Amino acid sequence: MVVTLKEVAERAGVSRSAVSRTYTEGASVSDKTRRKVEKASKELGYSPSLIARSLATNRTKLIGLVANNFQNPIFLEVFDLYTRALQERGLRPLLVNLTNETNPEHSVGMLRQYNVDGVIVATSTLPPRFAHAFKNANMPVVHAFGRFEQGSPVHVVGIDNRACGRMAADTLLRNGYKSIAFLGGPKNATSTQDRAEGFLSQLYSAGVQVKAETYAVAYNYEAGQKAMQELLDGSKIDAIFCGDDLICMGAMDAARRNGLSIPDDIGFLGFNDMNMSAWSAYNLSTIRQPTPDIILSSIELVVSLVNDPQRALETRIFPCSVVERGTLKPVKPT
Amino acid sequence: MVVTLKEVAERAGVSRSAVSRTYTEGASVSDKTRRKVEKASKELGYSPSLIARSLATNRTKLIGLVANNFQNPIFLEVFDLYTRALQERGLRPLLVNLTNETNPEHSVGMLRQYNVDGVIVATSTLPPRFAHAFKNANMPVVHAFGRFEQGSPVHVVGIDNRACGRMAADTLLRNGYKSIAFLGGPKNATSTQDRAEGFLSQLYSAGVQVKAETYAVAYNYEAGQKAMQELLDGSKIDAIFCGDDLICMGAMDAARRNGLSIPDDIGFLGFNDMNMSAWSAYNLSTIRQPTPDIILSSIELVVSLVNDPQRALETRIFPCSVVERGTLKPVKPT
DNA sequence: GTTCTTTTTGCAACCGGTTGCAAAGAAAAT
DNA sequence: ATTTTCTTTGCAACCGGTTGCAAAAAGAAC
Repeated sequence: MVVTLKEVAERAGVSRSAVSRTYTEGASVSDKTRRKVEKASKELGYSPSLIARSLATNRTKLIGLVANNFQNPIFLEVFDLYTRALQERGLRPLLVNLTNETNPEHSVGMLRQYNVDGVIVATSTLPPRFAHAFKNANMPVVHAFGRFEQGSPVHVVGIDNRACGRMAADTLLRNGYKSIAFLGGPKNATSTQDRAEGFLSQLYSAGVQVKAETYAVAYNYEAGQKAMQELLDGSKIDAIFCGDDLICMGAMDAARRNGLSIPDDIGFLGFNDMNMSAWSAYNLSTIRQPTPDIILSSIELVVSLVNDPQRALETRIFPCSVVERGTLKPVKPT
Repeated sequence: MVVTLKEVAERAGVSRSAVSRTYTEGASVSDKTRRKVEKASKELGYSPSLIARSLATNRTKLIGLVANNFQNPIFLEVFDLYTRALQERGLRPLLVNLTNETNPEHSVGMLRQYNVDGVIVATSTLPPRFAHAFKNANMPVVHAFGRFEQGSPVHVVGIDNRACGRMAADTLLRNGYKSIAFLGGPKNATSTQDRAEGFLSQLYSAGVQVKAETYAVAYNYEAGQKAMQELLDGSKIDAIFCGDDLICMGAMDAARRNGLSIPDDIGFLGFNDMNMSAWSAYNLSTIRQPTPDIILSSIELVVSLVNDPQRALETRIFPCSVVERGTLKPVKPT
């Protein structure tokens, strides 16, 4: 049914090695043989089996792409970028959905069976022990959107969430807000923890007491809406920093439902700058995370890791920036 | 480095076949041998290599998941369902992003190299020749969200878009709308064509002349917004059926920007019922497509196709339903 | 035309599993 | 206790490639 190297060899009148070498980068074949092989290949419609090749070379060109949040549209942007960038490099993503998965060993097993060349854990909401588990299984692993910390046991590409939290605080303070609240993502996500820490400590340094501190149970709309409603029931605030745009949208809709007008009655500052944030229904001022940079860099890193597993641990941090749209009152002229 | 079957065999004091059989469904092994093998496996930390296995069995348990719209959040829901459902069956998705890809042969090559067991083309915006190309390459292929038509050359799981178009027309008419417009997705998508045809023909049958018929250039928000703005500049309408919720959201925001209030000045009916459609910022009345049913059924179908490639061509159609929310005026009591 | 280098080629072993077949062993029937 | 039947086991070939090694061929130097 399927054309094999052997048939091509016979047709071309050369050895199997010759055929193999024709399709191996940097192998020694004369132009004459190569032409014979290519002719026979074309006639038979041959294309080498990556499965067989990877059995011999121990390289699959498969990269495990591990995620666990399929509710936040930001991840669609993430998948788009990953799949395309991997494809361009001749690699393929093996998508692993860890929603509701709690056992790291289980996911390691899944990827090891396929002998993936490397793993990219693309989420901040997975406990660090998952990334560790891949590392312990001796797979090159990069934690994209992971935590920035000294002595991280795995390679990390991401942002400095504490610094971003401080940036958020500065932004709200600069715009003259006084009654400020924080609405984070799930409390067990390191990204949430760090954003909260940076934000709250910066407010504190400025002598401003935070009016409310609350956390959504998930990085999604419904959780944001719910948390905001509870917050509004309890306190009077004039601005809020949300740890994620989607949560922020839920929160905005909750505020509007309570008859508040944005940004006159209450200001919102989001996080991520996903495509939807620019929609006119939200027009969200937010802190932009350089997602494409993180993704490309994590791919580049995992690829070099494949070639050099002993490579020194690395943490790559990209800067964030404030995107001003319509959910914060303009800075008062002084 | 990695533990192989041979080492397990030696340690357990049995032949390699015995080990293999222990991990092969339905093979003949005595309890005694099985226990010896399992003990040795555990001690060595063995797990069979799927790569090696698939070389011998010609089954990879890999399913190519082909998509080309990474801008519409509905696809995140689609990926979530696919990845989880495949995982539960011990299969893995190999995600292929065909954004900007125009050459079917190229994508076929990518999947054939990995020897995928089957392919699911999950989009309505890919020209049918892509699905055909997979079929011609002798891969089991199912076109999910594909076109419902007699004599389709590939297996299709989806909805009857014409019937859904008619359903949309009936809904608007029933609610008393008279100046009705249609805003479709990209004109070259079969889903768009069919929804338009059903919708327009049903209006025609009811003696209602459509006020405007226009198409967005893509299944995304910006395209919807732009098309709606142009439409509003040209005609006066009281209701519109959009061929996709995301397009509809763009259209709604365009209408609001023009000072129109929903549903008092203008009614909206969407298509798909994605998660976001329930958000209070939109609260969209829409036609629900039974996405989970389509996904599960397409997986089930591709799996049976793998086991029986000669299986007769099949078209599986699931019914849609109207979801009433807040973007249409309530039916006038008679 | 020899000799020495360098390049190209084929052989054969290997990657880590599966499986048809025949022999060995266990269980059932007589 | 023998024969018959059924189950379990190991051998060896195979899946479709790669690659170290030595021989063959080609090219360079003399």
